Amino acid sequence: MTTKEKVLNAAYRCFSKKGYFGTTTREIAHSAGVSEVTLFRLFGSKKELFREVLLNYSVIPDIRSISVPEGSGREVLEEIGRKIYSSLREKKEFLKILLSEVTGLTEEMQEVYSHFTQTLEALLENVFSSLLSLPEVEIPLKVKVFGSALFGFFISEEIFQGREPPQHEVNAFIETLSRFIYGG
Amino acid sequence: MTTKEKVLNAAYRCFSKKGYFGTTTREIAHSAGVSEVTLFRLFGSKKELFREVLLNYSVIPDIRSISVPEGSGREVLEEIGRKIYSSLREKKEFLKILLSEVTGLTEEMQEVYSHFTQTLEALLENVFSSLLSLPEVEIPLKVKVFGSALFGFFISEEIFQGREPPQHEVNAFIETLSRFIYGG
DNA sequence: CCTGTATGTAAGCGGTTACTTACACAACAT
DNA sequence: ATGTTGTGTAAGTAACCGCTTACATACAGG
Repeated sequence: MTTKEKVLNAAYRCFSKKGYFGTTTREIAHSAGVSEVTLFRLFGSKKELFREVLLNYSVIPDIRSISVPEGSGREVLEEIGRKIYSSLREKKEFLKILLSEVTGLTEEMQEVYSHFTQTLEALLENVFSSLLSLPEVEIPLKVKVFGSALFGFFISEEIFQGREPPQHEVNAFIETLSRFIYGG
Repeated sequence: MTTKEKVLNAAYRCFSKKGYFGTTTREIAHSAGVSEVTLFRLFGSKKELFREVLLNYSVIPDIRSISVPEGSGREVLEEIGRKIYSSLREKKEFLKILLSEVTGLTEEMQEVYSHFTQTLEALLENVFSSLLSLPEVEIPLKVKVFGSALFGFFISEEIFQGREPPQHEVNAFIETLSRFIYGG
């Protein structure tokens, strides 16, 4: 691991534990095992380091790379749901950082939020339109219900309550949700 | 409005715009039109002021005071959904503060999060059990799906994307969600 | 008129923060 | 051997933060 990667990783952990203003550059440097001077030589400023952390650990590529499995039926929907949820969990620290910056609302952050929402909805639209033979006018609503429920469940359980529900509990939620939306 | 209320209100606005660490006591005092000394005389410390803001502007009492209307059927579910959503919107700044503090996770905040989740789920459990004659084992899952979808939709639209969807859009979402869960 | 209560102004204190400068050292490539 | 590159240490800067002290002022009640 290069020095730059060490610092990025330490910053990722610190920002997710204390937020941007709550984290000091001393802290990051010490946590990375490098000197503070090195940090500034590599990244120029705290803000720039923060930007690079967001780029490096974003959940967006993970969601974008989710492939829609062949087949039709509720199982496909459930599988996508599980994949999305496990992506969110894998990048939980990134999402914590995102949530911790909802105050402030710089255009830069606003763009990250929109990008995230759009990526998630694009994936789901893809799934639903390849899956259902229904009046298409319903698809956007199904997308919103499915995406919102998944996202809301994740935030409520994993972030607000700080627990990681066992797999069968997550699966039960996703199965129920899929059944409601897909029917059957 | 008493001086204390002026300070509380200013602090509420500042914290929701910049988060706890991003807000300075000078800023709050100036925004309230009082001197910084007065702020410290009234609240003792920044942390104590923050606590009082959370108590004073919490959305929890709003949710707790939502009454379950008489009648049965999907309309009741929709009505509850609309009431919850409008409570969330009315206390959007409070929820922003909550989200901005997910990093850190002091026991104090943890308790607020749990309390919020529990209050919401208690209300919904009340609604579902008075509404449906279904196998009760399904109720907790319905509660989670309904609550998560509502909450996720709110965060995604109002907080992440910073928009206030027009009433008919919110209603359409809630109507669809209720139909999926209640059937019919 | 006096006294208590609430607020303001001015000044500052000790600590912290992001960031910089100057210099030394080690590894490595030419 | 020499120069380049990457890192460390030491020291410090200017600004800012939460919070305090000391003192003045305004006003209401008895």
